[in-house]
Amino acid sequence: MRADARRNLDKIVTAAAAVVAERGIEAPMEVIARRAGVGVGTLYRRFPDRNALIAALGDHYVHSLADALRRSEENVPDAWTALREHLTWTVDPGRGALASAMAELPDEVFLDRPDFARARGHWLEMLDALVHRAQAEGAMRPDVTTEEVLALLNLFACHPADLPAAVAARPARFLRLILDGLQATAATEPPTAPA
Amino acid sequence: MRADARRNLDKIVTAAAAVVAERGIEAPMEVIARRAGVGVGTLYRRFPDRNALIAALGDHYVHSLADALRRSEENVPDAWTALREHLTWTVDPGRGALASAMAELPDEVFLDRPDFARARGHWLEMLDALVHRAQAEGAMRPDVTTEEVLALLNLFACHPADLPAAVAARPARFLRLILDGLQATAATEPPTAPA
DNA sequence: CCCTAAGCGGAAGGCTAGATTCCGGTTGTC
DNA sequence: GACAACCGGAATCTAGCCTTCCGCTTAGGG
Repeated sequence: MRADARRNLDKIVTAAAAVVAERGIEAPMEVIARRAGVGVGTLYRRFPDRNALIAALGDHYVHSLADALRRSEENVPDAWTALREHLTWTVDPGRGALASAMAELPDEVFLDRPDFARARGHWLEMLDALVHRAQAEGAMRPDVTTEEVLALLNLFACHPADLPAAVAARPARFLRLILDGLQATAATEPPTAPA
Repeated sequence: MRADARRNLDKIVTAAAAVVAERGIEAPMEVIARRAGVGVGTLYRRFPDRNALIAALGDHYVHSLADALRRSEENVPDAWTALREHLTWTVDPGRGALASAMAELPDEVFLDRPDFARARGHWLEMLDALVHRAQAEGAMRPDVTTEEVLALLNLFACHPADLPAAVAARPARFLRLILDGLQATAATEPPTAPA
């Protein structure tokens, strides 16, 4: 592969991640190309269709998800805090709707990409384990399932353009509000200080 | 207005409310017409453009919102419970994305419809008062603004199709999870019983 | 330095989905 | 019974994207 071609490939992936984070998984191919400073033709030469591009992105993203989760678990002793830290990472602007993109992924994307599916499954398992641990440690209300936590997370993840402006502006703040409600008791840690 | 015309008008408004609740404010006109058992032509004769239809719906909805809020305040002594009851009403399936529709409303819709704007403002004021009262009563964390409560509510209100399936299936459950986090202390009322 | 194949950009063509118009055929109402 | 008000929905028009294609450019081996 020629040097300039590789350069462009990188630019495309970077741009695609950004655009998908901002506009969701259905962002027009042309917007991505333009953002990468490249013609649509170049984009299509590299990725025969949208799914190929999304899969490339997803592969990337899912791995960093798993890494981030592992990192949180290592740095933070208690499960609840680790969970909160990880979810906050997830919601970071710039990562934006990527999590959503992963959630929305049509099945076709996974066909012929077992590695991707596996990596995603791995992350889900780790998350599930963390939730259970947090509950076992008594830091998290026990009547909430991992699936529900994910659903709550995905609330942030509908098409970015449709998010309430306030939430889009300060996702971490709102995530925090929501997570506070998942604690076993607010007494353990009183709500963030009164204004 | 001929009797059959009036009948159709009613059918259209009813159908539109249902469809908008399900598919959001941008639901195709034809879907609405079909649901009303009417041709598109009839729809357009009655409402020259989408905004006219939405405004009619909004007018309706905003008044029932205000009524519902007033009712909650009357039936329930403490502000926090009243607030929770009202928000739950809002999120009821069948009302679905109507609240969202109201949130997304482009400004044009309000032009030449000062009554509508006023009614909407009135509801917002009542809600704000209720929030302040709940906080004064010590039942709600004081660092949360009414605007934030609305944003949280609107999280349910992005295009219904984009909602995480789990949330769409049990909106009240998720609203409850979120609202629990807004309480002053979980100690006041422990989280819903362990599974 | 030159030649050639790899690369490139973006105009052109095609498609889908939905908005809107229009008019021949119906149906209340007086 | 006559006529104006109403209907339904086919036909038309748009807008927004996807995807292909091809003439021009450029990296990089010889």
